[in-house]
Amino acid sequence: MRTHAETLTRPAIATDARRPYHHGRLRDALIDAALELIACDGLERLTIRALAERVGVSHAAPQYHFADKAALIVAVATRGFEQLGAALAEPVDGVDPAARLMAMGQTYIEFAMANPARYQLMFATGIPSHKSDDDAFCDAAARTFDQLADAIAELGGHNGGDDDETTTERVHAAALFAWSTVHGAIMLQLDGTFSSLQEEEEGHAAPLPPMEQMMPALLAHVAAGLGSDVAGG
Amino acid sequence: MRTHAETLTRPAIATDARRPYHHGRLRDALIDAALELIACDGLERLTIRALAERVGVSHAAPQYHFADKAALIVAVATRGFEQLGAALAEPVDGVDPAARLMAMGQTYIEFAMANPARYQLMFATGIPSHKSDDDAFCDAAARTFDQLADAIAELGGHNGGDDDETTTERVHAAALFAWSTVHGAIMLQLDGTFSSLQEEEEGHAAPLPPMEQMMPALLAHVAAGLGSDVAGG
DNA sequence: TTGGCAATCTTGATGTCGTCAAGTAGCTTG
DNA sequence: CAAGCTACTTGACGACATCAAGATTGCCAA
Repeated sequence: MRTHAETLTRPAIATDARRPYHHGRLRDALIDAALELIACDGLERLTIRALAERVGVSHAAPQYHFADKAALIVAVATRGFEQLGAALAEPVDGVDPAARLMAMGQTYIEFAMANPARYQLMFATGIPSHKSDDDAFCDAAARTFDQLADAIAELGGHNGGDDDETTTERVHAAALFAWSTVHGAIMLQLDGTFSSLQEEEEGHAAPLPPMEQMMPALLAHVAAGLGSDVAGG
Repeated sequence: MRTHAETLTRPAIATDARRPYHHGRLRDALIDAALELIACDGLERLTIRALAERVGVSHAAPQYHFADKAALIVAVATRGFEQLGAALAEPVDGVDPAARLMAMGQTYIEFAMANPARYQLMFATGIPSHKSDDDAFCDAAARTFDQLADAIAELGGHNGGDDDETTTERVHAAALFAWSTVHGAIMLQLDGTFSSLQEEEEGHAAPLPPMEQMMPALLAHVAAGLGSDVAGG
């Protein structure tokens, strides 16, 4: 392999004339640039041309690596799911399965709130078929879901063998429930709907507190919703 | 008021030369056209120019009624929330509060599945400030939330007076929980994430069933999550 | 009735965007 | 060293949102 250990970041070369004709790792560089760009300027500023300029290539260069903008978005979303999966996999040893699951929920929420544009991109609508047709994306999404399902399966006791079909179905349903609740609350926050509820009429007794303050109660409800089915069997 | 009862639909005049210079109700017509258009062609085809052509005005006419595209989207979303609120308000007499709440959930899900593009538009990201700055949108969204909160408050028994601050907060938290869960599941379905999970590796025991089949279990989890806090007080 | 004004709509232009087509540069293989 | 393929560039096109300036009409005061 060629020795360009510091080329991996391509620090200041960018528009420089010494820039080589062939980039070398343009595909990855575009994904990196997309993550940086949306973190700074938001999702609506994500433009193929802006990415090309940021990486230091012509506006049409990305076309060779991504069929269209939707494909690029799916690739960036895949990277996002991989990062999310890594965050969720961080060890939380020494706690019982229920606390482990709540910690996962906290980590998930923190990931979304720390990277709102990235989260929105991962769950962007308008390209559903592009997602389910992309193997890498399906793998990354499924891995995240499986992490959640595994954590929930642990709640039911670590019975080694009897994860028959019914148990699997119940775990999947419970995981979908937990994911949907947290995801839904995050989306209501990110899309502005929740903020709209806080602008209530003045006559109202208690306006809604910020989402952060409601998250503990939300997770408590999730725990209650899981308890009857998963823990009890 | 001027007598143009059949002008309300503007049936076939559209591009006709006899079309009057002043439309008369262009703003409402644009919103109607937007709802029709996205129902047919999806959200990505929603274009100011397409709306103008459909209504039979020039491409710049909508600018007088909507400052920009985001304002138009918020107006259409407001109409969507009003329709959703009307659907949720349909009487389900003769049933207990719990069944009433489950019926509301069913109605909500059916609304989203029957009008996916409309639902996506109502919860579109990328314009959060436009939403919370728009009074009509805030009203419509708050009304929907209040319908849900009222139905949940009924679960706690129809105690007339003791809805103190703590009770209100609990009801709000419970309503956010219920809404988040259903909304999250719908969004996972609409954005293609859920479909991606169904393309699991072959070695897996039970692939995920379609979302429709999982909805009853989801609502059951919601009911369980509500029970401990709301019913018990 | 009539002049004028403001609300409403049209035409034309601008800049940005995604995408396509054709050409070019530089590895890489023979 | 030549041929060919991959990766990139240049230039162009159509669609889009938005702006600017002009045209049309309803309405109200005189």
